[in-house]
Amino acid sequence: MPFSRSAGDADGKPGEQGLPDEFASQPKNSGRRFHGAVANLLGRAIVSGRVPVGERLTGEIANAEALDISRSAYREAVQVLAAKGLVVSKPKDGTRVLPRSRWNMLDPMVLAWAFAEEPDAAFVRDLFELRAVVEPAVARMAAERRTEAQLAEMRECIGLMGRKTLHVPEGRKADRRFHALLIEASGNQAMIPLTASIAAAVDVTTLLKSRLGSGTRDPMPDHIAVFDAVELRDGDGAAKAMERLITLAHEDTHAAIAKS
Amino acid sequence: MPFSRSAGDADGKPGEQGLPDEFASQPKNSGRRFHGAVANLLGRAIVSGRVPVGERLTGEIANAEALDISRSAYREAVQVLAAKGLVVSKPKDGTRVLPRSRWNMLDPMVLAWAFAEEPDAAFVRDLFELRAVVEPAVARMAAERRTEAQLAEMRECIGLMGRKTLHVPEGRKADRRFHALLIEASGNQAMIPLTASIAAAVDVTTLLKSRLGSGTRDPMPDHIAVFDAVELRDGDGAAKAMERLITLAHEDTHAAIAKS
DNA sequence: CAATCGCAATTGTCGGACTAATCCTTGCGG
DNA sequence: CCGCAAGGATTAGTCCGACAATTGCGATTG
Repeated sequence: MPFSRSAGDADGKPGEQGLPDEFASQPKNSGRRFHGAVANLLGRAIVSGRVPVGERLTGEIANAEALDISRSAYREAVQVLAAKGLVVSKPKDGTRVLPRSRWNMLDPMVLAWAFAEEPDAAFVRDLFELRAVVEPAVARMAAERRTEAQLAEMRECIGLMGRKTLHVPEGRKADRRFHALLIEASGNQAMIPLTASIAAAVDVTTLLKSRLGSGTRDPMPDHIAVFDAVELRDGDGAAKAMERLITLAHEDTHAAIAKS
Repeated sequence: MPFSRSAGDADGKPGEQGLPDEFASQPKNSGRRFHGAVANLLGRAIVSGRVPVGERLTGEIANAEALDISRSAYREAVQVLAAKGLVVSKPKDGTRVLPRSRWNMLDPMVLAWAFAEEPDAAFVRDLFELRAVVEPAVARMAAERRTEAQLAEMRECIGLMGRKTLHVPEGRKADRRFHALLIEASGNQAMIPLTASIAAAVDVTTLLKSRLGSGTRDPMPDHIAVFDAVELRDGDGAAKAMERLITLAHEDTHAAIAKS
């Protein structure tokens, strides 16, 4: 058994929109919510590759016993994994880990599991490629369709980022919120599920940059440029500024990864 | 109870990559796989809006009884919905339908549920906006990174589409497969989960066009143009051709929606 | 009137038995 | 010797009935 659910596994509870980063805000889930915790455990084990693709997670009774939960709770956990495309269950064959191409890598929980361990450089690159494609267009739409309320909250985020810096959790949270607001303001319902993946990329960048300390460039000017363009309803300007922002973040992030 | 699971609900079994379209290929699942069927039932009821946002799906025992399944199976179905962001369960409060912004609209099953009933024009527009942003970039990457094997399969799809036309299931399948292959060939793991949403948009287009019959333009020339550019490793050409393809599909689709 | 307490509704968990599907072996017949 | 069919064994899927934990809300009390 590559698992174990002794105390202190720190449920993780992603799903909101935050990724582990601020995983401190656990209300008081002192117990009795096992299938979620177990789903996290198994999810991490699979996404990290500790359980190889094609492997059989076989023996519901035995596994549930090993994790010290009932078979029902174990099954509910597996259903969650199946719903996210990580595994599939068939009678007699057991539940097998599906190939990565079937995984829903944009799901908030899957992303959290992917970044729970050391981030994979190739996947980070893919995520930035996605950002580079999507976010400039999102910024353009946001500039053209944003409401005053959305703009006001964006201003607040920018202010917070400037005052708090990205070295403290509140600053990072404001950063994530700013990018999420742009997606909201784009008014495109199909874009909303991409929020989590963009937040993940944002977090990786700030995390690695603050870990390395110096030698990285300041992302604030570009953020401000995006905001200004959105305020002026300048779609082209917002797209261009966002493009610069992402290019810079991408370069710095990979420089940081290379060094570590 | 707005539900019922008498025979003939036709499980639906999405998840592969196909959307309902060819929902005929049900092997022999004559019974005994309830939680999946019930998840489809509830999912459709929620996504279609028959169960309004904020509503309480309360009373696991009663609901399970009404659906004529055990509480365990019902709970597993609800876990699936929760994993896709449709509902959340809390003791004493019941399981409530979350706001649409929390739904994972890119999940294959959620998409299938969204298109199981009459498609919502606003969401179709959002989907095409997403395609317009993502797919030209995907085509560019595919042109630059494709393998020979991928190219060969693309050629096969194009040939099939030409011979079979989009009026028969095989032709539509080839169409979906072609777009999926482009994503695969892009070599970007983060793009793969977008396959289902693109397939959904593709299906809506072909479905509506074939329903209306005449007055729509032929998408084959643009498909061929994309393929030729990918063959020549011409990134710019592939992106441009894909852009034309999507613009045309978008226009024709909305013309068809407006007429119906 | 406000703060606290307790109740009851509802999900979460348990375990243990039975059902259905399916792979694999074994044996039969050609 | 080979093909095919029957049966066994393995594993997920379902069901049942009970108990535990959580928590919103009303009742009670200062």
